[in-house]
Amino acid sequence: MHVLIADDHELVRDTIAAFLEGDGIQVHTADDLGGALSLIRQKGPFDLVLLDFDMPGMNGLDGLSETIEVNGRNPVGILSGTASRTVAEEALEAGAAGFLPKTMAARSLRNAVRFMAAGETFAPVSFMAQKEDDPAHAFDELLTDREKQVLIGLTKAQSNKAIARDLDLQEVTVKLHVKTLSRKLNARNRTHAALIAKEAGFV
Amino acid sequence: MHVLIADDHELVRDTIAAFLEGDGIQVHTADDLGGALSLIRQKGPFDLVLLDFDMPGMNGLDGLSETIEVNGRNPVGILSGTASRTVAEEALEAGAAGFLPKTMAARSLRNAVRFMAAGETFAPVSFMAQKEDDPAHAFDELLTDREKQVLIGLTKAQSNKAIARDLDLQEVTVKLHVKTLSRKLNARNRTHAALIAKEAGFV
DNA sequence: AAACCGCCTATCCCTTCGGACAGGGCGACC
DNA sequence: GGTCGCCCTGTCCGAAGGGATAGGCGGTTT
Repeated sequence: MHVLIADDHELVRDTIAAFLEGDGIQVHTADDLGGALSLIRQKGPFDLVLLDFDMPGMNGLDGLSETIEVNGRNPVGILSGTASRTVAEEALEAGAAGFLPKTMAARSLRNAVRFMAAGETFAPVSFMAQKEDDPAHAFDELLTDREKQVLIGLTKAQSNKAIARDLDLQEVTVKLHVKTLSRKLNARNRTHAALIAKEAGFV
Repeated sequence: MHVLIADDHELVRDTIAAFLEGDGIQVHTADDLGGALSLIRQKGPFDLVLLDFDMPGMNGLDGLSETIEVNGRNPVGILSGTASRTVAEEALEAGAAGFLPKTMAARSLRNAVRFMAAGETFAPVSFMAQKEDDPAHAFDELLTDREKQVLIGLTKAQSNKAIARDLDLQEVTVKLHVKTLSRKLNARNRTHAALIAKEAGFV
């Protein structure tokens, strides 16, 4: 079996390579996307290609799509130490054969590689079960404290009056916040704002 | 490596056993939960136990918990041909080392077994990505066709007027449906109804 | 000091919701 | 034929939502 590992961190690259070689797998390595693509074109399609998500030339998931094409639609997996669950999902949707966080145990990695080479899709259950956190963070920057408090009330389908009571405000003030936060979220009305918040995992 | 497979379908049991034995894995088999537990007590803990979810004696996930105890907390995986994603999630939550649908390719199964024996949790991504269908079905019985159409409008945060236009109804009629469906869903208002629908996977 | 921002309050006005009450049409079932 | 469930429509009214405009207060920035 021939596997190509592309990662700009030499330590990571060589550790993984050593593990797979100990398993009788032939490993080639590259330190950026360009190098990886050259190797694929030169040494023919690999049974599996692993790409670091944060590597030079990747440009998000564009590098993934390109590599899949060049490698003759053989499995291509994504490797990352930082990416979130959301990124992992997008990668899988974009045709990745799997997603490997660098926190993964080495012995698991061996099996994950076999898995992807066999044509299956792989992602660690524990990783994929993570809750969204990025969108909530986006709200943190976009909305003021009060607006977030009011938004929480909206996600509980509370009336302005009820929200005002809970936050010890006047009803008019709540209406103001509802209006401004709705505008910030591009929401048509309070219901839309609540749905957007729910959708984004802001609970 | 010693693996125990417990399944009341002989064909399934023997097929899996044959595959694993061809891989140099020692396999024992049982055809119900009682037989599996006896074997575990007799032949000591196994590196991995696979239990059929629909096997005699299982009683849902109770058999899983019991087996995990008896096998000295070594990994125990669930095997099923019928169970839904929801069941798979519950199994993993209850401590299962993995979930294997019987539709899985045999070569993948080999790797899944290695995975679980190594202490990792395994579940096929494609299977876990399935949408909920049970809750939507609950709505199907609870709400009339019109009410469901109106509810869809609510989940798009549409006004009564907009919904009426889309469905070619009078606004008053939409209000009627909103009222009745809100009562059926125990919703305080339209926003609450929309959130409930969203939560339940009714999209 | 002036400008600015987030926050709170207020008044005015119009739209939308939500609920009550009162009907009619239609198909299924008994 | 009667009854029931579902669907549609109407009127009336109070409650709630949504928008504009204007101002006060306490901060930080410039």
